Amino acid sequence: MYAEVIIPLALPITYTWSIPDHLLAAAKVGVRAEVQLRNKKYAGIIKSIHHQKPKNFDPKEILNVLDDEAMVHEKQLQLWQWIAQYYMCSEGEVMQAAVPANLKLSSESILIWNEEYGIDFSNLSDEEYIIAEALELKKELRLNEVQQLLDISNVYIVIKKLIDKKVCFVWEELKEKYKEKTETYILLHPNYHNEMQLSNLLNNWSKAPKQMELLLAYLHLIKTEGEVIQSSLLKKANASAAQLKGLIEKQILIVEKKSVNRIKSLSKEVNSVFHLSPAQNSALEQIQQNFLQKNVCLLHGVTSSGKTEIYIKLIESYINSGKQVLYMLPEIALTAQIIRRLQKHFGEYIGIYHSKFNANERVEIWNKIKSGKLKAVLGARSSLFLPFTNLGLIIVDEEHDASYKQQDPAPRYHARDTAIYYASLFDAKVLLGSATPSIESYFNAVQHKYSLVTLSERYGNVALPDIEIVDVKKIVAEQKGKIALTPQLIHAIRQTLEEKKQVIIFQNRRGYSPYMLCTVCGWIPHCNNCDVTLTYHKAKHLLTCHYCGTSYPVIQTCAACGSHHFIQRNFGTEKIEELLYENFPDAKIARMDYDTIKGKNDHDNLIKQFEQQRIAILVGTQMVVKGLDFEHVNLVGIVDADAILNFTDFRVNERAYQLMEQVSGRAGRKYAQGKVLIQVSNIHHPVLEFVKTHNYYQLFEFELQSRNLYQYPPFYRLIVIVFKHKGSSIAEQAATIMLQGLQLNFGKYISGPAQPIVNRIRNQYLWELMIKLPKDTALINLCKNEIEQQVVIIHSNKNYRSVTILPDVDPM
DNA sequence: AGCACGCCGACT
DNA sequence: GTCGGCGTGCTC
Repeated sequence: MYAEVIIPLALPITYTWSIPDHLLAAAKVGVRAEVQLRNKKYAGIIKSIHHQKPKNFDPKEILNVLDDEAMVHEKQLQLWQWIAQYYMCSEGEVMQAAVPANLKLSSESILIWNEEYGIDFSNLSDEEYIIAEALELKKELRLNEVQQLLDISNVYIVIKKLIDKKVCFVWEELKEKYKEKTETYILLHPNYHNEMQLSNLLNNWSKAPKQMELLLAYLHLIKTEGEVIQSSLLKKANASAAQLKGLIEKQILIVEKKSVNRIKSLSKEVNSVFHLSPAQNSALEQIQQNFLQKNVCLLHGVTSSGKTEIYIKLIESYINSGKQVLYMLPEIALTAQIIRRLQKHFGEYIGIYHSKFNANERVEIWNKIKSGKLKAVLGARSSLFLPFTNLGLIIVDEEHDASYKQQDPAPRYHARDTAIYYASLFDAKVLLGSATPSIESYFNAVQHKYSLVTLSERYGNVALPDIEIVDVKKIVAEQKGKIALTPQLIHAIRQTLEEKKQVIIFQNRRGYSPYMLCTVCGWIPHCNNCDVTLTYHKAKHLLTCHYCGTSYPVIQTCAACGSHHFIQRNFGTEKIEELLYENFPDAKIARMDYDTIKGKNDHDNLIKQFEQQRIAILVGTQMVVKGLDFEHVNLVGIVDADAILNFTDFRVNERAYQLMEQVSGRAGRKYAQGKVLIQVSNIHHPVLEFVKTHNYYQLFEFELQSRNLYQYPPFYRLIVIVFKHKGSSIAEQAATIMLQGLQLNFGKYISGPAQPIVNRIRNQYLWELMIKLPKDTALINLCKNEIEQQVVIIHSNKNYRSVTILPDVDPM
């Protein structure tokens, strides 16, 4: 018998090992198997078991089987396989992302002293001598210990020589990393469970008064809390471990180690019952009706329309019918606020899963989901990989959010699309929720692939905010220069503060000034690596590249003309904060951007302060829009809308609309109609029209029709070839051919070094078509042929990189 | 991912 | 003449 095993490495294919007779019973699909690859051992996962003896090689044997029951079930393996082919990576890479670190083991090399070598070190070099001496002493050395002893980059050569000279040999060790957490409990010895004997003991106590005190503290604790943990007992009694030891030696108390849960669950609150508004109720009914016909439903609900309550009711109904539910949110939106809210309702039925959890905690959630103990999970995109057994519903909240797409390490999956596929394996339902759906989900809804439910009424019937557009061009003419805070905005802020309400000022640029300009010749400092303008940060007094993060000292001398006259251009959040202080010296002002949010609690703290109205004006980048509920914000100012608008790319327009809608959604949520003030010079930009009327669908129709996207759907994964060669006209010809082949009329080209372009494509859904071709017509013909089949095979090595062209396979 | 092999430029 | 950089290829 043979087993195909997935190893958590980026290997292009899966390899096969043979199953020795004594492991035949234990080897099952989904269990972890210890296998040797080259000279390392790995814990891989058995993908399939079959009888066909491989033709071209002689398989090695599986060394061991590590689990009694499957660690991943077949639906997960199916999911991995789908991700691997859809997102063009290996199954090993998917495994890497899917399995908690502590469940995927790889071996550690240990050097073992060869006793027979003796103590003749005369034929060893200095470095070999150091290691041999240490080995003789300690008998065993780990690789990192060798590294420390030698302090050279390549220790393998030394080790290899030591092995050749038979000083030592190597042992590969696989170690289980997950450990149960144990807590030391203190119990009363059975001899004293009887009241009589206990009072006898206490009344006849002679020596060691401190021990008596400790015992009394114990008796008190056991009465009040039911069980006693060693650490809390010692703390409470203010006693030392030695005194406790005394009692244990006298056989009055005993110690017991028990494994405990790392994950503390809040108990369910009794009075968490609430009622839906009529609008929410009808939306819920529509969703349930739609699920009878279509498996995916898009819920478009304006901000503060109460989507979360609908989710809670839905989750409840699925849990009650015995199904599991996954509720996904983008990482950043998993704030304490939402977690608390859900735990209140579901108590220990709901688990949380995201990147801040450590490896052992993840294993515990993993196991609880697998055993079916956990009914619901609230998690970030990686929670898709949890081993659900009976999945009934996946909710993808903030469906449009770009952080559902994993960018950097492979698999570069999109959690929304992957969720739709995963759900289909269980015949489960998917609810996509958003106040600003992505254009592709909207498209799928109007094409009747998904059903659509709209919730356009705010909770409590508060009107949507009033939108005021301020023409910056006019102001510039009046003021003879660009200013960040127009008189209109200042007036509005003053009014809001007088009403004791709060203000959010949005500017999508951090730092003080987005670029410096030489007044003599117009030269602008750029980053040496990235060709991006450098932003001036006043607090740090540095110029920073916002693309790669490199900082430079502030440039005093122009590199082009040698002059020393620079001016700062435009405004970042830091500058706006300063301007606000000047205008409103008495107001409490805070800034929220990448620079002020360093620790992981900073974000939560700032939000809490704003919630409690200890801050009156919050200025920030797009960070201010993510999943927060503020009740007292009545004014939102968008300082520079031009910076997010554009005329050519509808993805940019989509993003601009989303940002403006999300920011303005913060205004006037609960008690009164809010106001949004947008400063812009392109006052006739079409997006503004739709922002004013809050009409998202109209914007999409406008975009889809004016760009003919109904014929050429917006989510084709355009395949792109990027070659290292620099600009050539042949590249453009080839691009044209490819575009014609795909019948696409909206491609555009970018040229430059390959890697940044590949990254850009990945970041933008493979949107534009870019080609850099060597001067080789055969390649162009190759592209042409493959385009006709709509597939271009990936070809990647250090010099040439290409990404494929294939139409987006529908995850359903 | 590792690790070996092989090719080429920089040193005793 | 050798050491070590990294480009390439292989692992059941």
